[in-house]
Amino acid sequence: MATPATAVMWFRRDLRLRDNPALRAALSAGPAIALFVVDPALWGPAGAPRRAWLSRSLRALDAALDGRLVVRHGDPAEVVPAVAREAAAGSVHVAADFGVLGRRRDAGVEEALRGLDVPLVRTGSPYAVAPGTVLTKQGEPFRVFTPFSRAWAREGWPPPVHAPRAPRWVELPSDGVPAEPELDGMQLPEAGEEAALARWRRWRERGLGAYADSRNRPDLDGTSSLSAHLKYGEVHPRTLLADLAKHPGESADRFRTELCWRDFYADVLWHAPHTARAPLNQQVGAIRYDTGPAADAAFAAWAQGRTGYPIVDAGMRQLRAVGWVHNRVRMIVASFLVKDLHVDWLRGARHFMHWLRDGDLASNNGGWQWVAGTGTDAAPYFRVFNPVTQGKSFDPDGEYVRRYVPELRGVAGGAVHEPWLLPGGLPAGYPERVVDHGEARAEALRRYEETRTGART
DNA sequence: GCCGGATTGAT
DNA sequence: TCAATCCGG
Repeated sequence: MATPATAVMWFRRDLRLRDNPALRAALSAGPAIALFVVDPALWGPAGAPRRAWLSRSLRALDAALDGRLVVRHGDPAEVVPAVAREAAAGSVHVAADFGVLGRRRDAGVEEALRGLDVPLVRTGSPYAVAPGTVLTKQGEPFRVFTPFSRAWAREGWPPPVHAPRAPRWVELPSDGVPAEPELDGMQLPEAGEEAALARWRRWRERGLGAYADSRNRPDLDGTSSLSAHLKYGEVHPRTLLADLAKHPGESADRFRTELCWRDFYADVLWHAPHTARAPLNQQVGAIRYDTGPAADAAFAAWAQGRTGYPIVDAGMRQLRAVGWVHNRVRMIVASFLVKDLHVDWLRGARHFMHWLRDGDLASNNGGWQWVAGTGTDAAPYFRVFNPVTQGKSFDPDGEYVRRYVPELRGVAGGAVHEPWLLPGGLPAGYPERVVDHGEARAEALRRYEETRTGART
């Protein structure tokens, strides 16, 4: 009888050893090679924050594997079959990728492996419920979140899986984990599975109970901050959902809903991959956006956090300082770019993808299109966020603004949200408002009205 | 074809 | 209150 074939576990966005069905499948098939392929097509476009996170997460995974992670550089369609041949593997195991590029890449790898008579085995996905699974009674994809979330909860998800007790690993030469890029002062939290689980444990004990109330407060540690850990699969949402079931209550329901949003936007992108660059709602997407030097200057002011609106500037500076922004503030700054500065949402979405450590195409585009009114909301065009009232409501004492906007640190309390009203005038170095919100809002509503009537005024 | 309902808003 | 569409059962 022949010796059992080895199996390749090809890690991608699932950089963990616990609750990993694909890993379990690989280790059940035979002694396994832990492989990660640094694909120039993904590494190239990623900004420094995500490259740094990936590099650190790979280092953590390699340590958890006692240095047996095999890192190779190149096109997966060439590298994966080469490793399979090198290891005389009988199968290659992955978690299914439902992304726009990932599914095309996997089809290519599958085809190349077919020449070696080696199957690409997909087990599980990065989601509680895989994209394409939840459908309406007519068999169509959902276009509205709430009915999706009900069907999603009915569909349900399996419990976490345990890895085999005594995993057997095969070692191969490795190119080594790619070097971290220069972060230029950006501070990232610790990456990797242990850090993800530690953060979850800590926040579950101290933060989850107040989540229903504090989740909208960027000045507090009110959210889980797990987005980057989820993006790289350092923890699976199924693990979190299983824990949430032990903490019944309104806060757990809210947090479960946020995990559902992640699945929903992945589902939307799966059914409509063109919305990676194009509006889901083409009629609203045809709105007039500003272009040219004035729009470029407005965009630059926004990107640098120098719009003169404190909550907007704090958000944009938080992005550059830590590669992450509280979701309430993401909505505020996105609304400001699209509806106050009249700049195309796609420009803002790309800026976010460059700087976010958790940059995920489906969630990012879903959020931006929602704000722009081109997404999955039904009647959104008249909804324009007021940066002052939003700031006063969700950063009532101004602590969030002062944390990220040093020029305003001398201003006490909520007055920081309207520095133009200060008796002593604008604090030194803080910019004048680039637009008048009232006028900009009226202009946005005029343009949205045009998209409804087809009129040009 | 009818009807309940819609994440996070603003004046 | 506004002003409003269109999803999904």
